[in-house]
Amino acid sequence: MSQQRHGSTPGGTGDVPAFPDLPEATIARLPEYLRALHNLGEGGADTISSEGLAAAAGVNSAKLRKDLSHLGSYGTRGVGYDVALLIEQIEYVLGLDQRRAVCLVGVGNLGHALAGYDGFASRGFKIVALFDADPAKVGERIHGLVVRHIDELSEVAVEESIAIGVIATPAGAAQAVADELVAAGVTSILNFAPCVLSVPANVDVRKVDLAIELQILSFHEHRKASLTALPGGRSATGAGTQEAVGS
Amino acid sequence: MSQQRHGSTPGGTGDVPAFPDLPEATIARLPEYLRALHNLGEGGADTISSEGLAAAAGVNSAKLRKDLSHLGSYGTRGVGYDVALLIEQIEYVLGLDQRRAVCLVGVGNLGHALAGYDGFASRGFKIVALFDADPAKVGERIHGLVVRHIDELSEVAVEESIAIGVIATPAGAAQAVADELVAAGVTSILNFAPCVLSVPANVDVRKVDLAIELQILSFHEHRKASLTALPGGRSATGAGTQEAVGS
DNA sequence: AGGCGCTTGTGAAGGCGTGCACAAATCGCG
DNA sequence: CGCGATTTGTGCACGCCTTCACAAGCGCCT
Repeated sequence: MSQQRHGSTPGGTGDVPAFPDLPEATIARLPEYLRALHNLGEGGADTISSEGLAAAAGVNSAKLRKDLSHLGSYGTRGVGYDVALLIEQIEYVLGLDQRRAVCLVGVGNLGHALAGYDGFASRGFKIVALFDADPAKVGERIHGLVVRHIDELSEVAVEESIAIGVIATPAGAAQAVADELVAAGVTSILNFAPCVLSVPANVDVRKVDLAIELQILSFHEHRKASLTALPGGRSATGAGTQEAVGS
Repeated sequence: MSQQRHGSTPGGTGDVPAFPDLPEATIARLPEYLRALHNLGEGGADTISSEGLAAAAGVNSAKLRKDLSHLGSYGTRGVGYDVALLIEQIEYVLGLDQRRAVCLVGVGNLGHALAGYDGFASRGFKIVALFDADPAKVGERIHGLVVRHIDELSEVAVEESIAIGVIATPAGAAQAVADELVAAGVTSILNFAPCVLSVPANVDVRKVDLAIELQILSFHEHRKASLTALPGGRSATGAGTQEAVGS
């Protein structure tokens, strides 16, 4: 209902959208919908129902419909959603229609892998620069990119219009790196270092702590162990229904 | 208030606790508190106020107090929390007092890095086995572990009492690997592959998709760009207050 | 043309999580 | 011994998110 602004967005002549400020929870799920849609599209599907897409994305169908309704009315009742159109819309909302330059700081164990991670490039993100503080690593060539010293960060960031930075340094160096990224004009940071970062209010930080995920799983293991200690005693391997407990 | 079961847990003689089912949001924050506490403890702090610990963990102090109150009353009014006692309590609740064996499937780009990630070992998780389907990788030695073929998974999992598995394979192989992990008795899975997994109800799955995090940041970049297009026009680098926008 | 089945979009209700504000409790000091 | 400063633990209200249930809309078949 209400006013629709249908196919005026991606192919538009550059008008600014003014988002209907999506709920944060919805934003976090859009990439998952997008991935599912790409899979379905490659499978030859032309349209997809909310039920089908929800199953492919691992969520409730009602939740999916409400999420998509926040973007506007891009479905057809009785039919479903046009896969290509929906892909286009979500990519537009997420800002994926424009290539986004990313830099990565910290070419250690994890950073090395991130530099070559296929998932970034396939989703439209291009790592354009690698930095490290260790002189021994500067000059090293990783997946086609030469590691530069971190002192060059500011210069390169401006030159390449880098807005997103990834921190893969030890925790002790992360805050200093974040400060340098901010000073270089970066406004979004993905932090893999296990520490809290202080940044200005206009900078977004998302944190990924691999160890935390394992600790959460550990809790559930502990809980399950304390429960199975009471009733059966045996571990119920290969139980029955299928259910994923996501984030 | 209510009944307290104070220092009866970690040093106890093996009684099963029966958790007061913590809110999921609280569980997800406990590892962060734990990390902050370890930092404070190494800094020589004996006790810490909720205000101080909240700052170190990057959360609101009221939220922290409510979270900790769910574990029981381990603080002293007018003083704060005993750092060592709180560490012990949180580690107990998370089940970190017992070493947890972890296996990792998929020794590609990302898996290679995860195998050597320091953060796992330092938090009490020990990767005891690496698997891959590629015969060319079987036999390779990575950080002191030899890569084994995935067909050996079931045998090794039982032998080493592995309850947690990490999937770092391409998306296409992830579901098959998950099935094999479940069949081998694994009841917690950390999935790095960009796909939805179907598992029995008694198995917990947590998903980490690195590309999704970047896409969420991309949305905020897009939003910020469309906002700054209206008022000032210049990017307000180096604004003022410090604020982190976490997960 | 009309009706029927299917699917979207949404109003409303319920649950969960957050943050405020304050009472209860503890320590230190005079 | 009592008082004030300090800090925890929590009742309460608010807002966000999820879920149900259903009306509105669309296409197809007769």
